[in-house]
Amino acid sequence: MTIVTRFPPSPTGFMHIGTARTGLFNWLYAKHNKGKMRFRIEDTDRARHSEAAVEAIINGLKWLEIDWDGDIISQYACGARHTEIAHELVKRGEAYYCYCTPDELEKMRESAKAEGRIASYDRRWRDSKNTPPAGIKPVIRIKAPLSGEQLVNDKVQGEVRVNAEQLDDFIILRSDGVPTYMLAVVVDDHDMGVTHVIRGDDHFNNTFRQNVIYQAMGWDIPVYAHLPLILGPDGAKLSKRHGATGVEEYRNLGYLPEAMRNYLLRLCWSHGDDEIISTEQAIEWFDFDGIGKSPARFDFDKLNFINSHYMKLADNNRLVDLSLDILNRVGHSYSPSTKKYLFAAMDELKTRAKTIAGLVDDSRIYWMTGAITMDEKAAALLDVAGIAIVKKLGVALKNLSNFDNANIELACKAIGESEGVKLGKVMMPLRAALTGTTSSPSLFHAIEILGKDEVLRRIEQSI
RNA sequence: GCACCCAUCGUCUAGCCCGGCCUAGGACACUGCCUUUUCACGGCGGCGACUGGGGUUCGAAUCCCCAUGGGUGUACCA
Repeated sequence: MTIVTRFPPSPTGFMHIGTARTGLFNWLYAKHNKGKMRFRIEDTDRARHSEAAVEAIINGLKWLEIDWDGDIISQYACGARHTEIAHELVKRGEAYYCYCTPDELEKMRESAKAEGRIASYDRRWRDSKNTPPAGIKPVIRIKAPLSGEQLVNDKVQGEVRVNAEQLDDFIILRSDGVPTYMLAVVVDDHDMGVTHVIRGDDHFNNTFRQNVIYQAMGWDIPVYAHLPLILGPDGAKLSKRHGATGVEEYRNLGYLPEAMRNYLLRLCWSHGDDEIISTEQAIEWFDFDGIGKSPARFDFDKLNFINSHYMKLADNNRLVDLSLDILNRVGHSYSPSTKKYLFAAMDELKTRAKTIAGLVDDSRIYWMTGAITMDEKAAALLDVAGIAIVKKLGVALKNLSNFDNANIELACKAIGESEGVKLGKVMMPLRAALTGTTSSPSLFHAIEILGKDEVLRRIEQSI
């Protein structure tokens, strides 16, 4: 049997980090089992639906380098089939028309709450022989079992039971004829041949309801795996106030997709003590056994660490391109020399930064033009003595014929010796003069990269 | 409220199912030292947890019960 998983996001305008995680796990499980992952957009809520939102999710998946099998299915487009099933269920005696008004329902909800019952609808139309009231468009409700225990055997959560009293005859077709999510999911999953439903734990309670539909239709119930939720750093539901919740934001911040995948995977899944896990290993190792049961908090520090790891491994050309993307986005019109500097300094830059955005920040010392803005510490280094040293360095560098790393180092050390001071006393003022800061990558190398003209220009500027 | 789920360092987790190998392992963060022209990187150390209480057992992080805490669900949303 071919294993078929599915990725069914609802288009809410962006791709939530939790959605991405679910997608990743479905994808890994499918890949691990040489199965397929289908992609379906849960777009039945027309009020909230927009093409841009669909686009955002597709782009998010593509960025994460997660692919899917077959066409993207629109749940909305399958509406006729859902409706057909709803009527079929009525015909089979598994569902019925209900003519309750919203007011009546509200009253039932209140009394149910007062009595501590979870199922609020009192099933008054379930087997009613009453003549339907005129002028009211009915909904279709499914007949949930009246007694007994419902069991869900979940690959992550184990066997979970619930009493039938907890289930009510929920609506499968609205009064306006539009199918509900509960019906649509089941019909689509069945029609798409989905064998494994891997989704967030927030859907767990729905599983009991969905099983009612499967059973009423006599369809095979899929294998379920409910993943623990991702919470914010404070343990509360991950929301906007925690910072970035959308995949797009991480992309813009300069995280690498492979880092994102690795981080998301390790959140609530483990394989012994392994932390850095390549996609190939992830596919090879991924299994339900490794999934934890408790919710995990999102930790930016760890993400940063993993990202910096993958940045060190990343190809320089790619990193340069990503850097230029960020420069473009912030409206910095880069020159060919910017690109040249990035290339030359990339080996060093990528070992320092945690994100591409951070890398771009660090790279400023190479491509900045015009007046040098000094930070406080840098300015303090350029006192009388500091300026004197920098002047001497300027002369020495000007006279240097082989303007490379090694010779620059020799020249600087020579100045230090002739002045009788440690190298730090020489380099720090120079660093201040050249970069306007007190921390930067290796100056010898930076000087070589900048070239004699630019170095002398900056020295001139600063003193 | 009711239902369901969860519970090991600050965080992610290993160990738990199949009790002894656990004076509880790894990673991030924090921190000390080393390296060093600065900041990073890197290397070597340190700090730091079985939520509480009852059982069961010769023995419990591991099994059972209760409490507490956290999460989710409870729509003609998905």
